[in-house]
Amino acid sequence: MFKKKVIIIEDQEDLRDSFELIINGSSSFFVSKTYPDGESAIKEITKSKPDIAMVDLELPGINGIEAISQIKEKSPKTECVIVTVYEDSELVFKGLKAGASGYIIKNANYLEIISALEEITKGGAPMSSQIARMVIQNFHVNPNSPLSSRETEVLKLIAEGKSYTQISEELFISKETARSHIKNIYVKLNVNSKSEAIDRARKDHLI
Amino acid sequence: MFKKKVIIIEDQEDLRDSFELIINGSSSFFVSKTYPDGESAIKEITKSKPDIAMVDLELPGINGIEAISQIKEKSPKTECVIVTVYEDSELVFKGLKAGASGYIIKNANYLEIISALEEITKGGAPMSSQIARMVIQNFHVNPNSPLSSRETEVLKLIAEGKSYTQISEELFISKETARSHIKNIYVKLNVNSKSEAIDRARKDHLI
DNA sequence: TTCTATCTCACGCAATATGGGGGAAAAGAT
DNA sequence: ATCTTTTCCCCCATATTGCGTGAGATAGAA
Repeated sequence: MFKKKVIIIEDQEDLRDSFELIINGSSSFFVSKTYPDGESAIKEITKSKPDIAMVDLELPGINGIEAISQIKEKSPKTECVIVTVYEDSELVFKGLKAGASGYIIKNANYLEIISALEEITKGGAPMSSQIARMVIQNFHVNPNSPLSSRETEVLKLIAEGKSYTQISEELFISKETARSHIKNIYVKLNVNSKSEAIDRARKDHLI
Repeated sequence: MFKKKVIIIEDQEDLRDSFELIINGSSSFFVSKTYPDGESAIKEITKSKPDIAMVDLELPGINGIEAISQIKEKSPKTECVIVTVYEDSELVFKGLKAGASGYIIKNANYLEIISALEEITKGGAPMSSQIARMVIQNFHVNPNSPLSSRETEVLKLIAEGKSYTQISEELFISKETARSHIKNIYVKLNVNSKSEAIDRARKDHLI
């Protein structure tokens, strides 16, 4: 069984070295090369084609998100793991959208790092507890929604870009009823257009 | 330190019993009661207020998704874990939306079950490898999008319910240019309205 | 170099959608 | 008995939409 090829993109030399030591000490992975920035890694990515790239988010030059986008574009089979201290949800989601398959925090210990890499090769998605919870919560619908269930249904259709007429057809109600619901939604959410309503719905997880 | 109160909702008697044994054998959790269906559990939920509910998806009467919705409504602090054989993404996402905080598969072993419960109490979100990967992939943007980057920007704004005018203002282009982009998007996606474009965008993960 | 894709902008047109205002009736919950 | 929810109706002025057609500039690919 072959060892999986790993690259590390990390600007802090000490971290780069310790990750390298840890990974090279494992029986399933080896570090083929480390890079202090995204540009130098991307330049070689089509030739190196690593199985896994561990990417820091705070990088000189292009940031980690952008680096992952380019890695996935040039070498789609390379699985990217974000390694960072940041745990704010915006950054997490941007990273995942860019194509990251996992997300571990920098102070992870030896075992956590190796098991994350193993998780990746098994087709999993390693995430720290907080990250996993963040991702899950992103799915949860706000239980304190001010909207009635019918209004929520209507709001969902608004978020799908449906017109008054389309909404009324899908819910088997008259166009005027759809309009009524929408008016009430606007009042409750304190907005006065579809796009504002969608904004609120997304931000407050109303749908 | 108090043991956390767990309830089990599972129609198969053997599984119910073996989960109960496993959990009662742990030092941090105890099973206060088990239920063969959702209705009987929900009837008592406001009084029992368990810390954790393990819920099967295939239940006689109301299904697990609906059961979770009602549990979270009546006892929001109860953390729900879905326990099932199903692993199709639609069901996973419905469960998460309904308020589940974790998702484990039925053939999980002793350790996996206990560590899932511990993960939950730590504020994490236990998921099997496949589930985690599924959730992560849900974030990934299709790299084979037929749209140009500008068109993708426009499509995002369409999905936010923005009008031609609003889009042109946000992108600092003329209204006519926005219209041009939208026309091209429609041709490429083979649709002819905003709502259809949003449908495609969501289904094909174009945004 | 030629061709293609992309991004930008323009005008006209008919049909539809939108947001605001008003009102009302029935069912159910609290 | 009041409030909420759900259903439905009218009027109105303005904005939006989708379609057709056309075109200039730039940049990259064949």
